[in-house]
Amino acid sequence: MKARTGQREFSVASGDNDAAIPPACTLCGVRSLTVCAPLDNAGLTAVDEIATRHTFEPGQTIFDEGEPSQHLFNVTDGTVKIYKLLADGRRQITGFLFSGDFLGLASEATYTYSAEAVTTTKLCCFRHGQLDELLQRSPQMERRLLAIAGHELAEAQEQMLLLGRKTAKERVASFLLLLSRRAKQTGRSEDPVHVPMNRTDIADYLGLTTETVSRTFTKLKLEGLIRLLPKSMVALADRQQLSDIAETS
Amino acid sequence: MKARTGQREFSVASGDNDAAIPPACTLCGVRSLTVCAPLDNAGLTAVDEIATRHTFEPGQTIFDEGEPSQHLFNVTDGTVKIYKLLADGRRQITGFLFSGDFLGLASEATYTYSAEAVTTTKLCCFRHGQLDELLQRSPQMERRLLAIAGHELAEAQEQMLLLGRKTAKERVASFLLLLSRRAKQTGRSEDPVHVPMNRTDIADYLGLTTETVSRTFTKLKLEGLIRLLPKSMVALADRQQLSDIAETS
DNA sequence: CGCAAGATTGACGGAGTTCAAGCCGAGTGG
DNA sequence: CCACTCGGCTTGAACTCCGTCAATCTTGCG
Repeated sequence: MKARTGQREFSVASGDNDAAIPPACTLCGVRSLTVCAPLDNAGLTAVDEIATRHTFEPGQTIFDEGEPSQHLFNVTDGTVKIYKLLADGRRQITGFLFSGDFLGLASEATYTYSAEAVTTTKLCCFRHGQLDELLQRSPQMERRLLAIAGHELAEAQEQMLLLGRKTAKERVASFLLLLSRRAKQTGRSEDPVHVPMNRTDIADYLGLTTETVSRTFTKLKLEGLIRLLPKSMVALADRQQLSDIAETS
Repeated sequence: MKARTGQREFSVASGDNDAAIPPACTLCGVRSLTVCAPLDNAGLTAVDEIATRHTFEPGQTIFDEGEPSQHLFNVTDGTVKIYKLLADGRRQITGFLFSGDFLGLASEATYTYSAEAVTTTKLCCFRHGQLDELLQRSPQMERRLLAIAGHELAEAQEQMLLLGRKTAKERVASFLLLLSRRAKQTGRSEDPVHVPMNRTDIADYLGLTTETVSRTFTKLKLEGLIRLLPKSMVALADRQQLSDIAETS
């Protein structure tokens, strides 16, 4: 169980393995957002030694529900979706992850959900045991992880409210505002907001069908609340009213 | 921020304050299930010194969303519901908590949801700062808390799948099996299972209306899958088929 | 330019909601 | 001991939002 530093043989699904790490964690653009935020130089070096970087292309599976959960991940670029399936194929996307998000927080022996790249995605990958050891030596990092878990729990509850009690229009408005908020957090455009996922993914996230999502977009457009731009961009023409719709009817 | 041991002035909402702690944590019946599980005697003593016990009657508020989150809790007896509201009164119950469950995991300055006693409930209460200090001295306890958070996250995702993609019948079947599983875990009857919450609470947990919940119970009864007994007990007459229904259509 | 995958739109149907009575059972008081 | 009451549960009937099925349109890309 000791961390053998320098060890780099590694394979996660079939992502590209660029074993050469040119600049190391000190240059990581999303560090301030991640679990690594509280680390000093020594800590970063330790992380750097156990981390490997992988790239996943759109649609590529990162892991599947039920698989042994050998790795944990940090999203350093791109968008990831996590989801659960029913036996007959019905799917619920339980979250979209963006730069800086932590992936794999579960503490079960096997993954309890599947993860797949939405856009080209870069991940920083840790073996479970090695990260555990690091956590034992860095209480701040563990504390940070606990805070992240708390945040995710709060977000999950917000999403339950959406799925259980909001109308289609409220769901779509909430979703667009969420995307905008996350874009801002990660330094991307918050107003003409980029919507990297397709209608099917949005539907499976919001507990709707693609048709309803599409109709709702159209309705919001006709009411002048949003504008659908090329390249999957959406302008939030009336942010205030969108907010009003999102929080309640 | 130092923990002043022995300090006991305390008030959480308006629960009874039985300041005299006769037996202390060593006699706590649910300890093995809680965040206190990994503690040795010294740790238990420390917990005992900062914990106060409170009792809440059915319907009594434990805390409200938006309030400063000064306390964290361990449920030692009874059932608690946590929920979020929309401005127009629509409610989503995001979870029911039973003996041994931890309440208040959020790490925000204010509670992000409300909590209310469903049955007569006993809570073990900690001031935020004091528990934090204890956690800093007990890495195992912090680790345990992280594991608990992970479990809750997995449960939340399961519930999102239910809310977003399951039919009314599947939701009710899932709910009964959940209650049964939790009853078993806490040493209560798992087959004629006690359903302590009313139809409105069940509806707000499952994203349905009371009428639909009632109709679905009736349907399951007519199909011979359950029997509705007096005193809010439900017999799971055909557990296998209930399971089949719960996991998918 | 032409194709294929995704997005939109339309028509229709159904699962679940809404509104409105009844029913049942536990607590209360005569 | 029993009628009364009140809240919660059940049942019925009509409606509605969203899902389903199917056709058309748009867009990105070779």
